[in-house]
Amino acid sequence: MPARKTPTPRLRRLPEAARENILAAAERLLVREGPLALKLVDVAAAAGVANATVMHHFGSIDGLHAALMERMTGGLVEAVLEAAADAERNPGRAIEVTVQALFDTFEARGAARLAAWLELTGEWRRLTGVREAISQVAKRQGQRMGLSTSVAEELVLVSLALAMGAGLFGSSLGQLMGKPKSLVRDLAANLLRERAAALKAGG
Amino acid sequence: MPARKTPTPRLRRLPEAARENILAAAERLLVREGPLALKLVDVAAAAGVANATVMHHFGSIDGLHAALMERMTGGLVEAVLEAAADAERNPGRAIEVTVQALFDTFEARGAARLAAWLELTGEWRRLTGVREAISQVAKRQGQRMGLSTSVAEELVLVSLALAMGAGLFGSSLGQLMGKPKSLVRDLAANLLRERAAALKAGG
DNA sequence: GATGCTATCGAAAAAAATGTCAATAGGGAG
DNA sequence: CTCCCTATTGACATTTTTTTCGATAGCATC
Repeated sequence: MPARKTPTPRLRRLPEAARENILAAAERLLVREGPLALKLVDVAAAAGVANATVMHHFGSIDGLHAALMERMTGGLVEAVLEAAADAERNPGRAIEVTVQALFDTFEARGAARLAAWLELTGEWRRLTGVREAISQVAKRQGQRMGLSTSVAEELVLVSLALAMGAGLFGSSLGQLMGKPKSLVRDLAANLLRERAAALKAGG
Repeated sequence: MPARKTPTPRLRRLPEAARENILAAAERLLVREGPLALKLVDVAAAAGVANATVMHHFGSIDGLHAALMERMTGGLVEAVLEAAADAERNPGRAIEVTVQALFDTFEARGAARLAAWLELTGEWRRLTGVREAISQVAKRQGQRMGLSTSVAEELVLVSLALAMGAGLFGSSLGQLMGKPKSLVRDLAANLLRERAAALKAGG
């Protein structure tokens, strides 16, 4: 009698849940291991499904990539808008709150890595939502701080660049120099706070 | 009679020149198309040689990657040290010169992209030379500006993070917001100049 | 129960990328 | 001119990664 394989127990999810499960696993992989780890097999393994299942839900590895970018940029925009809203609810410490949230978003969650991936692979097309989010945040913060729209937008832009730089490289830079991982991030946050305070005071 | 292939004319280089040719092509590819474009076949095509030739000179695709990182980080360190030297020869505008050189290095030449690649793929081991370079620059600049070693090092670190962030994302951010490509970079440079000036004045 | 829909799976084909090899040819040394 | 060394190449082999396919199994509905 030929050996019969014991059938694998299957977990059947709703399509949405299945996609979500796979995307979450892919995101963890991307953030932890980098873009080169986004092999179909690895993603499937991390999600605990067969690779054919990934194909079924996303059509191809590129489809998975696209969906992942979408999901992550969506989360990023959401986080930033939320941070801005927080700041408005907390006017006294608005700068603190905003800067803190900005750096959290880009460092702790893999936003900086996502952004780097997008940049390196030239996929900035997907970021139309980001543009609106930036405008919106700049407008609100500008009003709150009594800045002109263009000055506020410039502040936001340079803050983004710094938050991305610190989020992406800060920890490694700190370690490289034998300093605490959080040093660069703290320095960057400080720099931003001072800049914002100076602008508010009337620079 | 079977069709006979006309033999391809061959260009025979010295080993060093051959490696250089291939590495230069690979660097162009990396900067223009991102890390995922660094396929053996594409690199070979870009360099105008057979892929077996690439294998001959670098042993494997990983060998090529390693050599490329080495080459690019070497160039990066060199550029930064040179900039620091420039600044010393030009004490009146030292801050200007240094900031300018820093941003040139990270934006125009693909240093920011290289750094992002290293970060995303977790290859920071290669950067021992970078550590020394940072220390050295911090020391010199600190002396020149009358700062303590640790304050100078912190300034350099946060400058690096900002230069990397601006170099990597600045142009795309600017375009995304419908502003000139150089806006973010200029803003970042300004921020640094002011910070440096404030420290020098006695922060 | 029985039936239909489809998410899931294993296995294997197909495609892509990397690595191997024997033969060729450029170019210097004798 | 002849010999030798090795950079270079085309063609092929191997490995890795993606895609396809038929069969299976949850789950809802009847």
